[in-house]
Amino acid sequence: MEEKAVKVENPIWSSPFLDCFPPNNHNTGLFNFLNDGEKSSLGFMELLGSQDFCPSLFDILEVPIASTEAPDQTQTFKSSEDLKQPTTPNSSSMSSASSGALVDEQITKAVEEEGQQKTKTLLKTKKTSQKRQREPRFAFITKSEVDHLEDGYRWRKYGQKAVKNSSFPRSYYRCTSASCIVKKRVERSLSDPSIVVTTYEGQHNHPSPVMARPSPAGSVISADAAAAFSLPVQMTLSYQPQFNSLGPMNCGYMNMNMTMTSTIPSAYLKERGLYTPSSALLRDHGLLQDVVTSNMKKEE
DNA sequence: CGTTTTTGACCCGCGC
DNA sequence: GCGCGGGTCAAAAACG
Repeated sequence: MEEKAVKVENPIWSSPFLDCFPPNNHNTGLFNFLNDGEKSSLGFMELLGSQDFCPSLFDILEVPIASTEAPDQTQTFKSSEDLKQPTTPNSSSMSSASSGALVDEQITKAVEEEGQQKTKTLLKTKKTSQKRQREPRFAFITKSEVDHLEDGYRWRKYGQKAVKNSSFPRSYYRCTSASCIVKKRVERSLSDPSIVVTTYEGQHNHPSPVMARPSPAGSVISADAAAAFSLPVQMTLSYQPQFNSLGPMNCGYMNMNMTMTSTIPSAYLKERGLYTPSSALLRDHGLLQDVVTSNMKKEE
């Protein structure tokens, strides 16, 4: 594989596109939040597969898109105004060319386009939904120079296809763990090639190989990492975490080239059981930076 | 030598 | 039935 420096600019973890849009939201790139795991058999974190011993930064960062199998899971739709909350207000390494409203506009545009495509697909699949059972899928939009982002799991590429009307191919990956059927698709946005759209399908049935190494602080690192990404609290309070299953990206961390600055209130982390005095120590000692940079080194 | 990537072939569903 | 597009398979190549 070609080795190149990993540089992820302005990660937009708060901006997944919807795998399907309900007919009444005008496809304006609205987020749906699975904030009620009781109504569906699979709650948000179950679908994503978080795990008690190792909450991932995605516990906080990721937002699910509606499952193609269960669009009814959509509980809440945020207005586009909500999308305009700054995702990384303190990030000093944010892409200078595309920050603030511009990024929001790009995201919304990408979400719109993706959503419209998905809607078409959904309409088709609804007709024949009885035939093919699909795993719940989640998509994440990331502004990144690299296609395949490190998420803590090991993936094996099993296919690549040219995307219609796009000069960028779509790559298909499978989790390398035996008996794990999780797949992911990686493609670049039509509207903005600098945006990578990663779609996860299925649930991991094993812990992350990356974070599995014994480390008393391991479960804190990713929590702190999440805090470090300066998430708007609004984006993080709308669902109930369920640390009881495995998932696509739990225990993972991303190789982001960004400033580690936390704006997550410690009270919130406490509430989620993520904040411990040691986490504060970790932050103070820059351990997170070590984790991230070590991973980045691996990629270099 | 085991693992991963590449890539053309193949399968399937859908629209015409 | 045919063509198209999405997704997967699998053999060969590349890699560590």
